[in-house]
Amino acid sequence: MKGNMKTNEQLRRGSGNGRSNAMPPANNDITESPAKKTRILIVEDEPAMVEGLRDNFEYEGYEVISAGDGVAGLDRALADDPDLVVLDVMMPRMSGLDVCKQLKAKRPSVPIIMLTARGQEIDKVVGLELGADDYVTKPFSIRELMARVKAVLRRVSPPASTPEIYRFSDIEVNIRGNAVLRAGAQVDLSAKEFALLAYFVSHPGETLSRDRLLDAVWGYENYPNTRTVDTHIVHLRQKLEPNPEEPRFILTIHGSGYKFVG
Amino acid sequence: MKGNMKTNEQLRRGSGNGRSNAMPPANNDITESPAKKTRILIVEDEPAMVEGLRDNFEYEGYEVISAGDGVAGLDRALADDPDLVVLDVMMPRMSGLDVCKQLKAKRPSVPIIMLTARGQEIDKVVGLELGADDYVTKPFSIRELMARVKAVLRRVSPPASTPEIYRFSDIEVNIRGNAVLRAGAQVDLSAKEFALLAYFVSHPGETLSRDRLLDAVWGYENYPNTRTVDTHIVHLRQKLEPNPEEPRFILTIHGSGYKFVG
DNA sequence: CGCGGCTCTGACACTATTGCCACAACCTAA
DNA sequence: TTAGGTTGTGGCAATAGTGTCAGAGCCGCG
Repeated sequence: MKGNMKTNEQLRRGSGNGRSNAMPPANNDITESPAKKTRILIVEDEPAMVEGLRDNFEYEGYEVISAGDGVAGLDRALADDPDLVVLDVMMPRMSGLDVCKQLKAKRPSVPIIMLTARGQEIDKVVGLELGADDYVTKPFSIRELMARVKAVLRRVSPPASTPEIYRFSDIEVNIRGNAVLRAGAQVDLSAKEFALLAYFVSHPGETLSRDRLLDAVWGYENYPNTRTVDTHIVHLRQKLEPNPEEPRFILTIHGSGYKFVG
Repeated sequence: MKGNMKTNEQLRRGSGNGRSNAMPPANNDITESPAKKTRILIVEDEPAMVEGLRDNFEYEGYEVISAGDGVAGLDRALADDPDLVVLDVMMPRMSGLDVCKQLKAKRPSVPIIMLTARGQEIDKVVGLELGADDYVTKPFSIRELMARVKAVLRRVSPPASTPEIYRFSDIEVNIRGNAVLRAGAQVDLSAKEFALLAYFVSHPGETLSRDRLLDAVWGYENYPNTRTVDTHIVHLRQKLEPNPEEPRFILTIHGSGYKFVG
């Protein structure tokens, strides 16, 4: 049966336009440093299903790789280091359950979402015992799967180890609250400015090349011109430096990049 | 995002493989350490299911007792005084419905969550009419069950850790009472609006992405368009903000989401 | 049934943000 | 000191993200 997705979901994309809810590519988490595209591995033997999922995930800004059976899936998972695996339970060569078990044994940290057919109740529990992070029963709605994927990724990524608030001089950067105070007063930063600042303050004293900043803050997909970095640096300095002409926090390292000093 | 995904979850589980079914972090309530473990009674005839549930509940720190049929379940419930009962509907010797009815007659205060097979919609209603506090349809997600268990327990027991009432400006949000007062006057909010507001006020100062709000307030099953969030935000602002065009409580964080500030 | 509220959705207009460019100012190494 | 690469900046056009609204389903209630 190879679970069919609900039809209305299909429509959403077929119609070309319909970008009504195109969120920024899934990797909009400011907290994490490398804004590299999130890679999803789909292990599923039904090509139509793979294609459907691929379309949807790519539409949401994920990178997708796939494998058509359990053995291949396991190999792929070990070789290509995906950020999350969507794993069908029923597959040729090796059951999703076994793949899950073996994969979790070797890569305990990779999140796995299982696709199970209805009626496989026990499999579900077992699936979770085996280390899967969540599962969805076929036929499922793409939205539900997407929601669970996002939730799992969100749950997995912020390791809570990153300090909540950074302080230097009279400035306070609140990562979770997306807020910056300067001398107690709220400073308005745009999303990019904030992300850039967050990256700086979490790498104090380190000289960061423009390329590295682009990797970390902009991500690999849309890779703007390095001059863009400068522009944003300017804005940050204007908003944060006591004297923007003579920066004290975000220093220029001529020929190398920028360095933040607390 | 991949270097740091070694979560404490993985480390925490001592035994066996990594079972990453820890609850979503949404659950950031300050969990008080109970002197006595919360005791869950599972009444279910399928041993594999019992074991799956037992593992998961124990992993979450609950004490688990079980019974394999309705009669035994009722006895057990009366004898061992559990804090919550998870009750399958379909069982030998005595149906879960009867167990529920009889148990509620004798111990009105013990919370019961029913497990029903899909398609037993009627049973659901009946189950609730019979006095059950909640139900989950099989096949269900462990996580969903866990969430409901926690919700029911929270609802039933003195909440202590989570404030019951939040106040800001001239507004008062009574979580349990499902009521909002503004300048002393009752404000009518729809269910979704209230749930959204409740989530906001319990996460003050934190920037919440639309996805996160959807997870928390809408859940995974029906995952609407992100624009839906905006619509509800609008309604909330209209009902709560002194000047909805210039929000003071529910702020827009352009590119990131919304933030509630008390 | 029909009504009225609640949700969800897809337009649409509007605003904030971003990326990029040109040019000036600046550095550094011969 | 000078030439040649680097960086700072202001402004503009293109985009992405939001606010808003009207209308379609749904559902419960007479």
